[in-house]
Amino acid sequence: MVVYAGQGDPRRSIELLWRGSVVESRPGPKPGLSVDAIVDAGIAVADEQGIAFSMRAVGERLGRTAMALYTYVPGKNELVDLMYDRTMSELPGAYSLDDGWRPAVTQWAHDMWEFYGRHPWVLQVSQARPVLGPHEFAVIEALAAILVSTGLPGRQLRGIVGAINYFVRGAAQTITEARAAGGATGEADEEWWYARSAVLMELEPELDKKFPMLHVLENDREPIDPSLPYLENDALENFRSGLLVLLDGIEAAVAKP
Amino acid sequence: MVVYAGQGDPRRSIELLWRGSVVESRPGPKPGLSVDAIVDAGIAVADEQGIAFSMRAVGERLGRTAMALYTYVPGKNELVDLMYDRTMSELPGAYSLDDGWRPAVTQWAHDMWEFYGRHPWVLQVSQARPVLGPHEFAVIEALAAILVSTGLPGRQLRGIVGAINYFVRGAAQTITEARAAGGATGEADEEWWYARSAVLMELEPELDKKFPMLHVLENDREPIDPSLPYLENDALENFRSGLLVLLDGIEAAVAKP
DNA sequence: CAGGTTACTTTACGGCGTAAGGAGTGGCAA
DNA sequence: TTGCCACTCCTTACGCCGTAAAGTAACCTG
Repeated sequence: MVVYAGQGDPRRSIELLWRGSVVESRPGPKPGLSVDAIVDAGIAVADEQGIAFSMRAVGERLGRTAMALYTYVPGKNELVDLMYDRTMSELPGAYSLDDGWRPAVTQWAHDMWEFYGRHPWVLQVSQARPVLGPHEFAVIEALAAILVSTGLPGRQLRGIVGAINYFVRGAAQTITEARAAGGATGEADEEWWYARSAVLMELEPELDKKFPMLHVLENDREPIDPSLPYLENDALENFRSGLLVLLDGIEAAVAKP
Repeated sequence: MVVYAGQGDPRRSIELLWRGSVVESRPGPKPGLSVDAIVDAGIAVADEQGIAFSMRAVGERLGRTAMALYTYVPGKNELVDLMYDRTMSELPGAYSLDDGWRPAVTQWAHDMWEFYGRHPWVLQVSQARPVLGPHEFAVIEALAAILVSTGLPGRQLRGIVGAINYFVRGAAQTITEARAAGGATGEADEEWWYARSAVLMELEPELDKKFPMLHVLENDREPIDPSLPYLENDALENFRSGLLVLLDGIEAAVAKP
């Protein structure tokens, strides 16, 4: 299932995202934790365990119980919001337009691709949630800044920003899943994939005849980087060639009246 | 969190997906349920509650306990696999190429768009899982059949199929979320959205200055269909204009040497 | 008609997010 | 200096979840 980020109290979430924690002198024991520390711990845990991490696990990493976190953060949904935005701060806020928009968009897309590879759990946060945090804004702003330089109108740019964003996310998700597949069971992704397709071939030997066009799609394969596992090569190739098509589409839109 | 479909025993999953239930005369009480009935009930429950439906809810809809389902289906993951593939049977298996590939791809994309609107939970099943079931194959086969007619090589087609698929999924997810946003609390999506952006404007009044390019992106808006809610109009417009860019990109690839 | 297989139930376990209440800390007003 | 009380953090507990285990009753086959 999906964690819907942005489901908590909007005011509280947005305050946490934009204000940071305001430190005053206050009665009571000195806080041993902080929102920042909790968000960092959450990211570390999620990098290892995925979005299905538990509040207990985050607390444990900080030497506290799960309930201690609730002093700083309203709940798991809000924590995910904060983690989501925090990780995005790893990404550049602007790209050079010296060589035009095309290399800049390409760089943006590759940066996102690698980012998702570092933090696969980000892809498991609902991708349709509204943009909320400052770093998230900055990432989209960076892409928008590149594309505005094409001179296309807002109406078209919105579609293009969406298309690029969805495409990179989707492509990254295939490679993420390829890596994670064996994760739980410890199988390498190759083995896991072959186990499934072997069973499929056994049960449905005429598969190629039933879906001839899919068979055609399988032609013309050669690894980009032979040191990478098969599925990763595949995902990388699809990412690159799909991105080229998208960029050509933008170029066509720019060239038109 | 994400339900990873295809995490169960591969043989059992694939047998259920491709073989259907084999009926023999057997000792013991007559089965009151069937895999089909369970899958249908699961789809109905998921249409209402999303992917976070419970086995208890599915059982209840059939007048049984949750545990009764385990006689027919190995677990929730496998049930989701079956539900996923079953819903895909709603989609056409082939498209007319009389007017060329472009209208056919457009129709495919719109059919998918509406399909996701009917079954939003499908978008919450990990999008990167390997294709497993016959109807899922058929849907991709239909798209592949259209695109093979362009004469492009497999290498490029794989990227294109991926790009279209990711784009449609992503675009559909935004509208799905727009609809679901108020769902839990009963707010209309408009109100929910405005509540959030109002708080954001209050806390960060200089937002437009901080992210000027995003502000540019907001220009040039007019509703496609004024009877639709604001956010749905937005999503629909982005879907259509993004798709045009993608199609232009394919056209450019076809025109090239 | 017995035996064994099957459908389905009840009960239970270990996980989850988090509500409620209690213990101890330490700044500040009296 | 004292005592209040806001504060952090803990323990306990509740109601969910998926599903393992074991029991009950139905039915086909010998």
